[in-house]
Amino acid sequence: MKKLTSEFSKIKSIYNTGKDLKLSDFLLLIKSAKLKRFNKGDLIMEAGSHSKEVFYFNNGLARMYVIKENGDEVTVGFRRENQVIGSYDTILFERTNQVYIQALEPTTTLSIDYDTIFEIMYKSPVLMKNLYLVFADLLKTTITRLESFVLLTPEERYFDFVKNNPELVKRIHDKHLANFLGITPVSISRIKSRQTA
Amino acid sequence: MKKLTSEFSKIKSIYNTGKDLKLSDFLLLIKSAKLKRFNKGDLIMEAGSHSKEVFYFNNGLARMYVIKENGDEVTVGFRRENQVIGSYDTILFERTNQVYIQALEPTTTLSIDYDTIFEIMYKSPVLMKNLYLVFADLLKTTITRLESFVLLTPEERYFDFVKNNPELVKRIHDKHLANFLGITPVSISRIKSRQTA
DNA sequence: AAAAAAACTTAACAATTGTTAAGTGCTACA
DNA sequence: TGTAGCACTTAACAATTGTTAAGTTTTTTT
Repeated sequence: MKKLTSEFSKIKSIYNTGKDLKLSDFLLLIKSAKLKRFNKGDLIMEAGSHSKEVFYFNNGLARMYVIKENGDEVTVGFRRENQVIGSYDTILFERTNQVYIQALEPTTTLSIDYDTIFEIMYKSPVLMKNLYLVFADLLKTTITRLESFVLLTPEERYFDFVKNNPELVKRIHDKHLANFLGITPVSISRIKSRQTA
Repeated sequence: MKKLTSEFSKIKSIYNTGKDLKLSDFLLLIKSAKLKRFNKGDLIMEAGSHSKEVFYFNNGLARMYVIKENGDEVTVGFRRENQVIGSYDTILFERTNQVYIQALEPTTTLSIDYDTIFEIMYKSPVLMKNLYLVFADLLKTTITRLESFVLLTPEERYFDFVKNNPELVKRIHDKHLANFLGITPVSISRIKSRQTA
């Protein structure tokens, strides 16, 4: 029972549901929740899928990437411990998922199908409000990132990222950071050497 | 009464509320709705404001822009007839608005305070779902725009925009389009001349 | 511990963009 | 109608980035 309670509070914290989640609904969530472990390099999710699985990161780190028509991999985001990830394509756009999620460190996740979450949230305005807040927050992040592309040069974008994510920078490869910032690894190297000079 | 009914259906279409909006709530919305007219060049909203006014464009066209520290204006978006706009800063980020909205054509809007909208939506899960869908849609748009920055070169971004917004391109200045795409007006000129050559 | 693989740096060149400035053309207002 | 202002184009130059490739360092695997 102690374990259940701890899981309950974890679920609550994931979805910011406060005390508006009924125990019966919680049990429904828990019943469908899956604990998964991934090694470094493992794919957590692949393109082509229609899964609406939502992952909560207990620990670890992963990158999201897409593969362009020319075969290039482009990293489009990072997720680390205590963060949540799902496929925008399947959940929001209702189309085939195009994003790969790859563990960059040993990672454990707790996952629940989005439809299950939505079904439960949908019963209560308070829970719907919380789901809405999750999206509002995601929107914030996306707008902020977009602004960095519109307003900053590649070099400024790099320093901005390093300044705002000092701990994350240490855990990821320049290669992945580079195309997350829309530039090449070679260019990152040059930016760094220009700085020290 | 005919006028009220038409306003009612308009409000419904704005917020995709379907038939879940009660007449009493509708009256509350209508009571606070304001019709405004703007001439070309007029500011619809200014930086520094804390207003959570949400504008529906009956007709016309406007651009959103911010002013950078160095004084440069940067166009960050366009809105035209049948579209909705509000301040991300005040509504989402809960901070002072930094975005100017300027009419580029004679424009009429219908506006309602966001808190009023939320108050009414919040009563019903169905309405909350619809509000959530508005955000989901906004998120889609933002993600798509972000992808164009991450995956495309400035030149590709320009042609992509022209292809997807052929009618809008005719109504806006290259100058505004340029910094919306994160490039300079001079560069747009060159891209165009390269194409014809 | 050695070999292989991957990440990072550096260099050279081509291409694009930014910047500044001059010139052309259009629009709007007096 | 003509003048002023604004938008757009073109040109020249500097700076940055992309690309390719070679060399170095680090990490991983055998």
